[in-house]
Amino acid sequence: MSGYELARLFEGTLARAWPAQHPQIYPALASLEEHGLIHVSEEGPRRRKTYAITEEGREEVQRWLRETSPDRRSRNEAILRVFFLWLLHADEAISFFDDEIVAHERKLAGFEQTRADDERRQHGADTEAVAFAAGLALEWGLRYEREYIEWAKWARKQVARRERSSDGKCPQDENAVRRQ
Amino acid sequence: MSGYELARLFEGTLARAWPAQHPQIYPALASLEEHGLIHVSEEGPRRRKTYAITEEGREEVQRWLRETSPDRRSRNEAILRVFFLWLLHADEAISFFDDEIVAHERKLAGFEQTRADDERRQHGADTEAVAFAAGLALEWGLRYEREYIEWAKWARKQVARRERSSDGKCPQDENAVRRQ
DNA sequence: TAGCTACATGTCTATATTTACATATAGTGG
DNA sequence: CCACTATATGTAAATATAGACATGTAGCTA
Repeated sequence: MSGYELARLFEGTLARAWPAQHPQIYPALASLEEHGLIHVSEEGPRRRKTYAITEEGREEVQRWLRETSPDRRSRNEAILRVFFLWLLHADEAISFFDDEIVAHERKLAGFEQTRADDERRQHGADTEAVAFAAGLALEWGLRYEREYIEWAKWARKQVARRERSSDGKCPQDENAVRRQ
Repeated sequence: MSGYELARLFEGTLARAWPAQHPQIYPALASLEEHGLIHVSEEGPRRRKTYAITEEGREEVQRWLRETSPDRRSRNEAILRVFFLWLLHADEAISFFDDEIVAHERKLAGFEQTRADDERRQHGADTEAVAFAAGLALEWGLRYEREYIEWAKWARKQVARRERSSDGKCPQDENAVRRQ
């Protein structure tokens, strides 16, 4: 693939796993080529360079998979925000969750579209294994988005219920009292 | 809180949302203090400095919550690896998922412990809102881990089924054929 | 053929983050 | 009272990442 194609792949399929943009991709391709892990397999119009993996590159990927364990840390700014939600009024917290629901329903729809496209596509013996692995990752994306939406709806309800039970006394009011 | 306490908080409760370690935390505290968003509220043994948020700091957090939207990009190295799993033998792919299942079951158990501790704890009116918000985030952690484990078990089964149906012909063999 | 859009590739600067290095002390158990 | 552990705070260097800037072309349509 070319840098441009990779950038689009990262924007689409790989977005949930590893977001990377073109200012990272082009230097990375140069460095990989320098180390002999990829090579320019084709040059096209508009200075387009298509890269292909080398045998060493393929071995390096396998070494990475076999000899290192995944970094399981994860970052989720939306969840970080939830820790501070008590600094807002209940109605603001509710609209935070509404925004999350909308955004993730959109992502989910995108993944569902991808899956529908994938199912229609025919694979030869050579790409079938690749498509199979990508399908496993896609399934994770679908489940993640569905679960996130369920959670956000649940959380929204919790906030609304809490607001009703405290009878108009919103988190920030309590906070204002506490500060004195 | 002190830098040390914050580091432990990030290791525990905040780990799923925002992993940060002490070399980031100490300079960040210095910078926040410089900008008047926090101040040293107490000095203790071993050069311990306890910081507290200032009114400006609190306002800045609210501004962040109100005026910016969350960065919803996410990174998951394990899922990235799944895209390349077709480069391994089926039994290696299966043990990848086994490792994932074990690791995430451990994380899930940790979150469940946290929730059990939280439920036992009594909250005054001043910390109740904080605990409520943290509880929403914790619920996300629990759901995430449960869903991840379900997915990993499903994916493991898919790989095992595929291996049986291809009758010993593992992904790498196909690949070896393709390369010629 | 002019203008537009999508294609295509890069650099630069600032910031964020990780890993390794470096230091020191309070409290605890033997 | 000695050794150990957990507490506690930092810095330095390398790498990764984001956002802004910069450039140029192929192909299509009006």
